Amino acid sequence: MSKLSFAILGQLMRGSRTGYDLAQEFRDGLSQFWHAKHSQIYPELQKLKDLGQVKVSEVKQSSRPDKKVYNITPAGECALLEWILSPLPDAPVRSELHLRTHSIHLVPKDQAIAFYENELARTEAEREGFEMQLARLEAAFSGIPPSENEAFSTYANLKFGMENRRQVAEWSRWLIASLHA
Amino acid sequence: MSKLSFAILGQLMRGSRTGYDLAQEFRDGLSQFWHAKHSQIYPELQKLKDLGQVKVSEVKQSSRPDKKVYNITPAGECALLEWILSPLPDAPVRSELHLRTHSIHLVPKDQAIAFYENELARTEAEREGFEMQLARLEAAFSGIPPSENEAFSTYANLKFGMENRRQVAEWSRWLIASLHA
DNA sequence: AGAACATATGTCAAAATATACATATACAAA
DNA sequence: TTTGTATATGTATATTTTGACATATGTTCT
Repeated sequence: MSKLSFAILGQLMRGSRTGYDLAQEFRDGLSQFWHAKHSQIYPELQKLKDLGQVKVSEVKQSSRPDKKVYNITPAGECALLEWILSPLPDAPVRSELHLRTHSIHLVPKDQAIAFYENELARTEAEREGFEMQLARLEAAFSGIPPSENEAFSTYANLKFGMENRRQVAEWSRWLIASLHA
Repeated sequence: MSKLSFAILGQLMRGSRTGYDLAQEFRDGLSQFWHAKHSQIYPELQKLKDLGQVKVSEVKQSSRPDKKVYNITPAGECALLEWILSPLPDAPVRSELHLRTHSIHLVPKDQAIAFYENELARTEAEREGFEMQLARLEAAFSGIPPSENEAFSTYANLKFGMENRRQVAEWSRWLIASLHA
């Protein structure tokens, strides 16, 4: 069972989805913490079906191409719940931004400043995106969602995203200022 | 030219290294922002040699196995400098911690709390590690290293690591408190 | 009528990465 | 003496991930 399997099961736990739906989610909101292309998702759903962790129902559509709707099975639910709190392996980090920063002393300062100004703008935009989503969730629940609700999990990750972008932005500003000095 | 190529060139820019040296660095300090195993490094060095971006000199040793010392070439230096400030592609994020958090509403609260307490301890330990390294660098340079020095780049990444772990720790504490409520 | 786009599902090949296999020297500890 | 550890360099296999190829339906815009 790959990590992608659990990523998919986690989504199916929130309701029925097609491979196409999952691909959209991995491209958009879910991409904050996991990423996958449809070329990986379709074969993975097949594997999960063979393992009996999901079941499929083919749905005929008139206005659109027919689709395959996936649901998690009790076995899949069990596997997911067992995984969530199992020992977390320390994942190898790969940040190209910091790989570049590691050699930043080699380049002209003005160009480096422009580079991080650009990154800063990107980061701020992302932070604002998280803030808006958080505000929407808070409005819908009149505060923090209750911890038994799936919206709580979503809220926790959005909050992390917002705080993280704030931290990255602050660091970028420090770096820009240091390069100016 | 893969990202690993540039990771290696960035290290060789700081001085001669063997494949073994690089493997150690990718396992230790460098692992903060990039990771690679020796099984990936040795073939990559071969590719870089074939491209003329590094050169090798075999060194006979009496007390240890012979070794191959790699140096960056002017061509390699040129490729590295061009890459540092080139447009940064947005890398797909994959955080197993947040993938699990995305389903945290499904598990018993007390077990979830224990899980994040454990993560918090790990994060605090990492933060302390960064703080110590930062303090050492600051002592060596009587403050922030000058931005032309490679120690500046190292300092910038250590500072990021410290601030990042602080943010993660704060978020973990918030999450633990929210699960208690 | 034709083009672009969202929906919908797949496969194939290549690249990147991880895990295991494989070997050799020298030193230190048990 | 054997075991473990650090040094040192590789290969082989499997898995993961990406990018390209491939097809088909229906709607909307020009």
